[in-house]
Amino acid sequence: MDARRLDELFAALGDPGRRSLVETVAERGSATATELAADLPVTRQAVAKQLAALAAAGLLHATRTGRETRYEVTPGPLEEAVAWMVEVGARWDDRLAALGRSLEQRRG
Amino acid sequence: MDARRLDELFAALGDPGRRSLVETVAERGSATATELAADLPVTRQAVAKQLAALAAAGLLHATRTGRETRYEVTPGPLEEAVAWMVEVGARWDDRLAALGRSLEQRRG
DNA sequence: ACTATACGCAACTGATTGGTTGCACATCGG
DNA sequence: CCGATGTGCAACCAATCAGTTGCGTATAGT
Repeated sequence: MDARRLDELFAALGDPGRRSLVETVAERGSATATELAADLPVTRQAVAKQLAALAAAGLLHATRTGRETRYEVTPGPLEEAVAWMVEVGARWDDRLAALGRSLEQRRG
Repeated sequence: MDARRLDELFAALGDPGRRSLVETVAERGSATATELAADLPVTRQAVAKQLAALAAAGLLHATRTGRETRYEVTPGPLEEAVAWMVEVGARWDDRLAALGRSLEQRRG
């Protein structure tokens, strides 16, 4: 488990605005900075920065086609985060422990 | 699912130092700010602040006995965070989706 | 070719924050 | 009772960051 990736990942999810962006991109399948900014009270550049941070954390990946840069969700990192939480929390919580075993199974 | 709690939770986990504190407290079962600061290159007050943030996020809970304030892990919030990730990521990742169903089962 | 659209980069600003120092208060042990 | 230990609170500092504005560039459509 890469610690730095976890840092970026949790930090990225820590901001309400960024988490909201992830949710919106998730709902729509894909989106551009301009599209997302249209529904928000912030500028396109602000959204673009957040998207860049999310992409750096590995949560999103960008694909530029023509003059558009579309973002999509990359689910992999979420699993890493879940794995970390399970590992830390497993000792105290039976449900999390069980969930951890379930994760192990599906990974193997 | 309380959005504000998620904000605090992810933000708390976003800092490497704080996540490390959670891990250490998890390993030892419980710890005080002074104990934790002894192994770190920062002051006790710095650690105390971080612990306060983690407690505010619900990840830790403090118990003062005499002149000591011991912190322990509260696993509940971790489940909330896992639930959020599963919800957002389930659409793209079969393993996360399966994990979500597993979580639902154990919650019901 | 020209205009409108979509984007990225850079500089600046205000707010947040992680960390420090200093101090006052409570508790334990002699 | 008194010194040592453990905490909490407040002020302060440096760094980071979210957001803005301004500008240059590339692509699409007419």
